[in-house]
Amino acid sequence: MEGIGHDYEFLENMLAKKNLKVTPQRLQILALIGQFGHLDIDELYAKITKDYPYISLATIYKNISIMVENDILNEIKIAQEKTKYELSTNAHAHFICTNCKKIEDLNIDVNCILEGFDKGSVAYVNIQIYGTCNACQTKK
Amino acid sequence: MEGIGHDYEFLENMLAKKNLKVTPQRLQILALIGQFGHLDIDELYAKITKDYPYISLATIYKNISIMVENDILNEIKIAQEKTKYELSTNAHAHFICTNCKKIEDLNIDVNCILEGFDKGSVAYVNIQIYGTCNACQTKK
DNA sequence: CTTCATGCAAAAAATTTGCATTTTG
DNA sequence: CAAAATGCAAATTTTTTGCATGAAG
Repeated sequence: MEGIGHDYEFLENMLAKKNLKVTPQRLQILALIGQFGHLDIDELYAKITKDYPYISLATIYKNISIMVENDILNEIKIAQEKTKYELSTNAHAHFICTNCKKIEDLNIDVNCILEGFDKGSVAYVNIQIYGTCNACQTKK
Repeated sequence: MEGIGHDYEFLENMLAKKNLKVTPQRLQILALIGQFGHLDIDELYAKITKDYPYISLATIYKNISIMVENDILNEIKIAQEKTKYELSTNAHAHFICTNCKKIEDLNIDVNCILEGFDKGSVAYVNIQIYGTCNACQTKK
């Protein structure tokens, strides 16, 4: 529930359910994103090459792309920063500290926003709160 | 108030207030974004070169960047699509139709989300609702 | 007349593609 | 085995930079 440390069986299932082949590269990608919560392509590449030095950047791009299409990963685009990815099983609202760049997950109830919404059918709501985190504020 | 057709004096003021020089290129950029609501770099370049064929893409990049830093423009990053820009005077929540890609502005009260928020001080709240718009739904 | 913006070309960064080889189901 | 994934190198796309020239305050 904290998004940390899913076992491999769980990750294999995410792939199998979508008829995607289970490869060590894919499991590694999912395991790292699961462990760290949100990673961008470069962070992922840096971490993954530590355990798996021969993975290709192209493979990471291809897999991120196919997993986003299959709703296994969720793309988080952040103003002024690189796109990050999280497991869609723990899709959250996010608080982004514009000072230290830390991202915190928020459990926000979106219903108050959707009340009376009539522009169409809703698939997904993305909420990002930008500001200065408590730690950064006390430092100043 | 509808973000359409600001006069040049208004746009000049946005720049002057930030001590940015008023140039025809900058006014053109702001006028087009004001008129269309949200544009990405390529859309902007395509539109701007119609009236102003010799503007350089580098100039657009430099200006977008400096205007975002100065809070004149607001960056809207959208999953699976190119980053768009709007005048920050009409920053909105957005409904994005994943079918026809249309972006609709929403006037949403964010207070219900911020109630009890205690992770830090809030500068800006970004809300994006993804789904299928009414027009696309009836077509199917 | 000083500071800043523009435009060009070149460089750098980010992403995508084709294809031979290997792995998975 | 057939279908799909990998890894490499090359191609493409996107964004940034340096610098000479021109415009704004």
